[in-house]
Amino acid sequence: MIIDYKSDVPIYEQVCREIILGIARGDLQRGQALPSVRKLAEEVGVNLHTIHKAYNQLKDMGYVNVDRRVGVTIADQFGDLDEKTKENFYKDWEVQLADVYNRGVTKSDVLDMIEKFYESFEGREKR
Amino acid sequence: MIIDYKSDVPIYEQVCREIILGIARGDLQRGQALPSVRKLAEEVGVNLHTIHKAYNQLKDMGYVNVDRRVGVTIADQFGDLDEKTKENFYKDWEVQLADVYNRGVTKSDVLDMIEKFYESFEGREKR
Amino acid sequence: MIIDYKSDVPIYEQVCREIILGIARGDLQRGQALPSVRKLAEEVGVNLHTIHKAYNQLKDMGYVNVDRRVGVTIADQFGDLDEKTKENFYKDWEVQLADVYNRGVTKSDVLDMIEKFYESFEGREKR
Amino acid sequence: MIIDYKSDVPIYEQVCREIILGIARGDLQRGQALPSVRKLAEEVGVNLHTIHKAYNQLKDMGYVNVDRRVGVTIADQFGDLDEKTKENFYKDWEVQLADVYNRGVTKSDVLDMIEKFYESFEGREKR
DNA sequence: GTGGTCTAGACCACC
DNA sequence: GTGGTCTAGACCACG
Repeated sequence: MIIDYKSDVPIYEQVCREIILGIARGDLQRGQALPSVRKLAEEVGVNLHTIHKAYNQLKDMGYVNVDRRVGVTIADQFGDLDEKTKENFYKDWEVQLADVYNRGVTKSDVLDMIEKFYESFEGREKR
Repeated sequence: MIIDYKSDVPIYEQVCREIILGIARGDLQRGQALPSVRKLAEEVGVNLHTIHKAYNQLKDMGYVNVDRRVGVTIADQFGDLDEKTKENFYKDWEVQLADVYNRGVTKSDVLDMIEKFYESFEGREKR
Repeated sequence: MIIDYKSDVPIYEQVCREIILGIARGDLQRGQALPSVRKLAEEVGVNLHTIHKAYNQLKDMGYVNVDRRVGVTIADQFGDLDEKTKENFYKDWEVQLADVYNRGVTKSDVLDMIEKFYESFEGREKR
Repeated sequence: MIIDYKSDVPIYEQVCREIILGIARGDLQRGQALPSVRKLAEEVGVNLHTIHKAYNQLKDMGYVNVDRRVGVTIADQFGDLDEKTKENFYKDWEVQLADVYNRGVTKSDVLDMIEKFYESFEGREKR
């Protein structure tokens, strides 16, 4: 797990992102156990609470289950995005696309990138 | 200008975004003067410092020129995104795409959205 | 017996609840023997201690008798709720009612639900 | 605000409950400002983080807005309970009702209590 | 062993 | 001033 400690993105948020990416890429499988809070905290070199917060956020997003017996595991199923959340995503992307558009990034650049990322996601067991 | 005060996105950042969107959509033209810090602050209902910070960030991004005599104006030319910044955008998008992919958004959903936004950007004077 | 391992409600507590529900519904009769700690632990797939704790709590609540010779049996009589415990229940419900009230659940919704549950409890031998 | 420090209910949870009750009773009005995290922490005599967690949970429930400019305020509108959450409430109540039913609380006792609480909630401006 | 809560104290960004 | 993040270290409940 790669963490940029001098980023303005909170560490717990970066941890979440890495796990979400790992899931999309198939590196992390449904039902798979994640390291314990303390283990990952040590591995990443941060405080226990920071990982705790990350796991908690992933729980709220429906990505992981927390079971006192076995720790934290990737959920078997995630549940589709509700419309409101999807709209929020799109709204954010609109601004970001506007920004890169203004500064010379063509539509085909963007489409190529989407294509590339979705390819790296496909090819694992479907939801 | 629409500001969401209960958003966790800083207000100055929201101001920037609105202006960037306005430029992409053609609502704001190159060379056009923006409201003075004071005026915009009053209009939006926020502190002077907040607008000042927004304008400053836009200057750093190359979007506006600040001239003490004529105030803040949209730049005539923006300068293409450097590779490093572009990579940062792509990296962010990768995580966000991973997230929506995990939660059931198909590639065609995303492509349609990109298409729609780029259409709303085209059809104004080119850079 | 249905246990939700990813719930934040302790497993022993869930076991208690299932048994209490079974009694109210008449599925479990007064004097009836419950499975041994060992058997139930195996059936539910949890640690011996967990079932032991559940049975112990039920004993403290007056729901079961524990006799080393004959195992655990449902008590013949439960004894009414003392005022203090009843007040605690009411206090909890007040908050929960406040919550659903705030979020649009009408009184008649609640009354219908109470009605329905009490119906599912009636129709068995009285205490 | 009354907090029971020796309760097994977490302090942050108790804080949430008090505020939810206050809203239902009309003691706290929509749009009203709540004490700052630090202020309330001092008032209640707990750590700043404990209150922070309480406010955060209320934010997730849609009860409050967090605005960096003015602190934390009661939301203007709460949004109705979704069906899934409502079912969870009912499921909990079923067990609790079973418990009090087993131990001699009659349906009319319960209905009276519901009636009494809903009366204490009504009589303020409607949602 | 696991996660959950709480404390104490620090620093930061935003306004 | 506000909330947000992070650290360090403690204690608890559950299994």
